[in-house]
Amino acid sequence: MSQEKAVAGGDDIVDEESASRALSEQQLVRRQKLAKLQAEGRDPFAQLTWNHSHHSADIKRDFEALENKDVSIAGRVMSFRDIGKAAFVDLQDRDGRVQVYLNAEALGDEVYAHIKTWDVGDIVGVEGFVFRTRRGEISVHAKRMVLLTKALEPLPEKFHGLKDPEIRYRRRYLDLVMNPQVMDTFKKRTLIIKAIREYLDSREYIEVDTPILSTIASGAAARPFVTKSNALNLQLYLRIATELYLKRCIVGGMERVYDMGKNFRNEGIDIRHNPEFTMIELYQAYADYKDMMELCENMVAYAAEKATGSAKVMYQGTEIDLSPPWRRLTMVDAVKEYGKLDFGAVKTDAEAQDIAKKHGLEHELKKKLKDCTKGDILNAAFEKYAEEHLIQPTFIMDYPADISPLTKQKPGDPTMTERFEAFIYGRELANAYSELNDPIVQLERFQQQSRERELGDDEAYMFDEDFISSLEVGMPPTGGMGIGVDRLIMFLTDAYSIRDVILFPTMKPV
RNA sequence: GGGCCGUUAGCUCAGCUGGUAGAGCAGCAGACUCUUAAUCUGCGGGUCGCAGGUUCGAUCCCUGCACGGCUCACCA
Repeated sequence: MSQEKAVAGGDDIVDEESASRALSEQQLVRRQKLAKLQAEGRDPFAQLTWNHSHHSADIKRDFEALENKDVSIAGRVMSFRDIGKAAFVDLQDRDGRVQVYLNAEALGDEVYAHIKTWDVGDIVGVEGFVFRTRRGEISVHAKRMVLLTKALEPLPEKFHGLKDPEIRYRRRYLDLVMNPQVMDTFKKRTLIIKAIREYLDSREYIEVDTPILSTIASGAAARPFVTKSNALNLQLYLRIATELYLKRCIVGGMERVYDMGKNFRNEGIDIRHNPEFTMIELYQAYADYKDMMELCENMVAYAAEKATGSAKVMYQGTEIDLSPPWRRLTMVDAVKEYGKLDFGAVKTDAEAQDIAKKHGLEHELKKKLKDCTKGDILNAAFEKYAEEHLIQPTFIMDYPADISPLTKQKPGDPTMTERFEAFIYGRELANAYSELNDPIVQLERFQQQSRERELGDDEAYMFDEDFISSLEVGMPPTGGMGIGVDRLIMFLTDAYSIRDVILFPTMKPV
């Protein structure tokens, strides 16, 4: 093989590996180059540190001040233009790219010859002075260049990049290297999460960690993941919500708490659902759902400004204005407006069932029609007629009590609750209540959920006896809210799929 | 779970109702001291996702499977 003649040494190692791993020609060439470097005592994997003084963005931003001054940079070789006794290298670091200029005169012929063992994808350190090329490109003229890590696999194509979604999600490191907008999205993700913490911390919220493992997965309607403790010989669930633990913190007197972290729901996977996802739940004593509405719109607008510089964002070609105040609409009014149905005039479940039949709502309902309450049917009508129209941020207020087992009833109407959901682009973003703190009513609601579980609804809320006990100790009137953090990040980064805002989304093994 | 689509070189993609595959980038050899999708000359690189079937012959047609994408359903 001609490459073996061209690059001496290390053939035994290469042959052994190729037998077990079926290396491509390009992988073999790079291993041979590595073996040569190691044989010469220049093993890139023996490098320990590199002191770098600047990142690529610093050099471009502060060019005036840095011109002709020495800098030390490091990064990945993204392209290599060898023109004989000189070469241009595009070096990529955390912030972007900067060009490096190498020539034999500055480096010496012997050192310059080392570039024969460099490839696109390698990680190098460069020391040199900052200058502008004749074509105007801000560059670093290398006086010293050290191979810090050898890439044994070639990078995807430099012009078209990496497109295959399967490789992008499975091998996110390649996606991050090749697609700058991916790096940008995940930097924004950090800014958004930081902004949320800042916003709450500055309002005297305490951030707490509640259990992920527990014997009861309650606080939401969802199927949990099941696991097992060897030490306790006990079946445990991964949490589906943090609600019941955070309310215990309120009972204990913390007054304002939140938990931002992963929840796990053993359900379908699509562009809006990943089995593990980030959720923030927050609870504020002596507040109600109207206070939560104000908190929601202000906090989201704050996060948007911190991450994107504006409260107006473009999402999939539509401008979304997150500036408060957001539109407020009751569920009954939303169904009246978009579905031309007046549930305010409906008195009985039977009347509602007639409407459901007339409007073909059976498909939207989980239960048999005769078991459906007016509340179930109102919710179905809302989902069918109204939800998709809620493009600009909208609070839908006052949900039926039947579908809100942890929520305080509306004064004067026990069939409805003080609950809202925030919708943007037709999708739910937040869910909030005036929290139910009456232990006797809460017990009845749990008992109702247990009956539904016995009837086969394995998403009905699990009964949590200690939570009832905590309410018996006394929870002050409290407003609480949950926000799907990944979904918020989707809006603020214009991401089509939730997989584009989760670094390592859940995938089947190949 | 249903439907549609995809899987060909390291990457991005071609491949004609069937005759065992091409391009660009990347790689290798050579030339070139201001290039930037560098350029020029030459060369190598394939289990056509996997398993069956039809056929003289399958990347191509059929069946099944795997993985992925979109979508509907389920689901916050």
